[in-house]
Amino acid sequence: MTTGRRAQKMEETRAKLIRTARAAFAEKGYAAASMDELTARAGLTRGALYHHFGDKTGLLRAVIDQIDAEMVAKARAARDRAESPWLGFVAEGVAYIELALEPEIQRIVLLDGPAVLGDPSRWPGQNACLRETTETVQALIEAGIVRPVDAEAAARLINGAALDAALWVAAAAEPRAVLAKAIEAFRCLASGLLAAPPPQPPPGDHVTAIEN
Amino acid sequence: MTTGRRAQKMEETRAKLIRTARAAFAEKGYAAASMDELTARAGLTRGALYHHFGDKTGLLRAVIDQIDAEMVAKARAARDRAESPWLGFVAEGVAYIELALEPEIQRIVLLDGPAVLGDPSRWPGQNACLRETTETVQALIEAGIVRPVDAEAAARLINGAALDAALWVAAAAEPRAVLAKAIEAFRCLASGLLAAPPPQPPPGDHVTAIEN
DNA sequence: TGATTTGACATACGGCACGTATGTCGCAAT
DNA sequence: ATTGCGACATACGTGCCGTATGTCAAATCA
Repeated sequence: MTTGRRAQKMEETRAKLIRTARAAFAEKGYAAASMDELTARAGLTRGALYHHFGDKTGLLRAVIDQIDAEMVAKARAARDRAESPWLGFVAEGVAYIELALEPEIQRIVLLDGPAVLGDPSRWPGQNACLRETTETVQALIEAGIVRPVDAEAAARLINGAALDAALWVAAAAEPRAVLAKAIEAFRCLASGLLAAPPPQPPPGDHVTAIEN
Repeated sequence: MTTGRRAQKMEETRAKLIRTARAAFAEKGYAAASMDELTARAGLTRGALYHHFGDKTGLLRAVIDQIDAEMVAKARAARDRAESPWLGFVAEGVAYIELALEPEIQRIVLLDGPAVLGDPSRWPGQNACLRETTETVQALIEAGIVRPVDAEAAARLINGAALDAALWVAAAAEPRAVLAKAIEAFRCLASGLLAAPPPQPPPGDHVTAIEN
């Protein structure tokens, strides 16, 4: 079963459209991205677009699905590299902050996505990032590491804080320095979820682990 | 100096446009709101609009400024009603969550605003909500109540978490129940900023203070 | 193998909405 | 009283989205 020459070429044009849309949405923004120009740049016409994705929002959905999957993979990798479940959770949050520094993710997933498609937790099939964090939190609660709050609520808050922080960092004049501040503040906030509070470092003892 | 009949009528049309836009943006969304229909509903034409606000985004800016001011006033009132500086800070955050339940604020300030105008911290003259929170955090740090993190970073994270939580609550099937979970999780997170951790309630001891 | 059908994609069309350029009318200052 | 300015209306061009229709190659089948 060789997938058929027909279906293969079709997948190719789908991928080409998504790839082109990803670039166009990222640099122009969703609203300002023209479907005529977008499809022409992909060597196609609007006919192909409406055939495969229904309308403009369908294409945005497809693009976001793809990016979302990539984000989950990277965040999970960061979590699994950590030395304890709790540090893995924190690393996951920090990974989201750093991921959201990419203009592509900022513009498409954080700004235009919610505005066009509505609340991310309602995106059908996806919002994989949120589910990933929710499961992590749930496991930490069951292990007695995190206080018994609602896992989904904690995940939403953590994700919201991380992504909003990234928005702030990216718009800052000195992204590197601001990123360090954001990560430090994020660690503080996250520690509020711990069942047994960590030892408090004395004032002025700044955390300097910025690199991955 | 009686402000002149001229200027008075002009202020009146400005206000009428902003009021109508606020309603239209809230129910249709920014992109789907037609300026023709919007101005007609206000008893005017697009000429008035472009004379006063330059373009469509200018009108959005004016609307957001107005809402932002109202939000700050309410959050500050909630803070000042509290019995201690720390509880005031928490009350401010909870107030943001509850404020963001209004569809008007959701749609205009949280969804369309960032998508059209970019990062809120760059909105000229405003983002009064963020500044308010930043100053509150700074005062708490100087009083030794909050750990010495970057005040602006903490404010961004707290605000992002609160507003994102509200987005989640509003989209939920059971807003009342979900709101309680969100507020409880928010209190946990916020406690991570404390210099001296609060006493940990035993598991199952749920906070029930939902009403203002 | 040749006819037929299916479906991926292109082309053509209508309509809406934004921004600008131009016109008009009333208030205010001299 | 005249003149100038500013608030707002009207008219126009342009771009873009969604749909309806057409076309041609590939898969199916007799």
